[in-house]
Amino acid sequence: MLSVLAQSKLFKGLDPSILQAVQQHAHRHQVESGHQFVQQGKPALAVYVLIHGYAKIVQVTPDGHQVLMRYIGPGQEFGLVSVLEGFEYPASVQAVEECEALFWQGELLAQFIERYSRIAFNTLRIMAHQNQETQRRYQELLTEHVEQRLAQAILRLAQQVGHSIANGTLIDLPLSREDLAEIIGTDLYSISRLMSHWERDGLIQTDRKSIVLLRKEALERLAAQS
Amino acid sequence: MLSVLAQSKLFKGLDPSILQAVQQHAHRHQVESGHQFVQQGKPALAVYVLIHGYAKIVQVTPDGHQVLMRYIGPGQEFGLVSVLEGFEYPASVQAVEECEALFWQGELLAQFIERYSRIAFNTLRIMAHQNQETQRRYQELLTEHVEQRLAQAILRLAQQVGHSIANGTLIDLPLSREDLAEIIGTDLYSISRLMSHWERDGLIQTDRKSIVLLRKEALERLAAQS
DNA sequence: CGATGAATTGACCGATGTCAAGTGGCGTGG
DNA sequence: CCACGCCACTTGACATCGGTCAATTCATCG
Repeated sequence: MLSVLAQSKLFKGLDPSILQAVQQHAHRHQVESGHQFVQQGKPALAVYVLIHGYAKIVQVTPDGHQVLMRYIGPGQEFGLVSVLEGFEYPASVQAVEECEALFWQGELLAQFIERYSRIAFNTLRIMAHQNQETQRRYQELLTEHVEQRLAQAILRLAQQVGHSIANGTLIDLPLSREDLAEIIGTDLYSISRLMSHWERDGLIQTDRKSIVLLRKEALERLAAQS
Repeated sequence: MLSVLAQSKLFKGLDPSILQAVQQHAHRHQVESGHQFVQQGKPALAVYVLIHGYAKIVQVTPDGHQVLMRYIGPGQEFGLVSVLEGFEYPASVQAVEECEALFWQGELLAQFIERYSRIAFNTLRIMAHQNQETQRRYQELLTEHVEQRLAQAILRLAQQVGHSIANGTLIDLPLSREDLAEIIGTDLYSISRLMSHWERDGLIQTDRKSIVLLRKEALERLAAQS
């Protein structure tokens, strides 16, 4: 568990003794599949680092649309805004399987930041990356069509949470057509059409619990062409 | 000029003596209308605070589309990522009128952050806000139509850079139809249609150099209805 | 083996991007 | 001071992507 922290973006690069100290202040939170760690709109009190399992970060818009921001796995953090006073969680975080996380009060992280500048810069780096990622997706939405966006999304998932297997890359998350629709901002019908098309052409292979990416280059070509 | 810094999001809340020290390390950069402070893709070396004038933050996508992220005015900062090593500027910053800015090497800001935690938290707060803003616009793009998005964009501009005048709010930036199109992600034709419609109905009033918002509530109603 | 929820597929339609032609105003240069 | 040309804007016609609805099939779990 210490080793997960040592690898995490938030706490990596710390002296072992400091890492120890950090870990000693952690609390543990276990959540079963489908349940939430934190809820959008509630005051942001704590920052979390996932130790085990996968979770998804979901926003719902004022008019009721769901937006699936991203999936996170072991070593990844959420709730960073809790270091700042007066913020609310911008999204809910929901376990897609049995999950375990460590968490710290936001104030405590603030103290860490004051004391250990390495943590301050780690935090900044994480936020900067998130910013870039959101902007990239914003641009995609502006300029690319549903087909390209879906291809990109699958490639991104493969890279983030995929495992290499014999004939390709396995993404073993229970991704419904609706989930994919919420990721790229469309409806499940469009997803369905594209997926069965790609499956016929042997680019991918799907069942209810997973996706296998068979011909990566072909998808990349699709994602690229504007 | 010190007072502009004292008001800026990046350096506000500092002891006067520290603010002094910060200012002593600043360099000055003057840029004429239409020219750039920094260029997208170049290594991010310095952070800037605008002292005078207005500038726009623009990204161009891999396939050549322009995206106008936002306008900034006196007291606002850009190039924050330069505190982190190995980043590039994610966007270009272009003056829309004669502009003057102070700037600091990224490494120097990093030292400030280590030494004065107030600056660290200011930086974090700025990044968190930017994130939220980008996500809000992402959602808008997903769920709202061109008409609502344009209404929102104009309201936002009015709030950020508008001046109250007799019959409404004046936005005195040289905003072409194309600029507006790049803000909300559409083409100049759609903008043109909507704008002339609204002008006929007396909601707004435009010429080449400015926009006057006459009936704010009416625009708000348009922006809200989904 | 039935029931329930997910996925598929087809038909339809509307918002919006694209193209083309025309208008108007402003500045420049004669 | 006038005329020309350029550029931003307007307006209409058209094409198309993709969102919506309805009907059907599929698979999974009890």
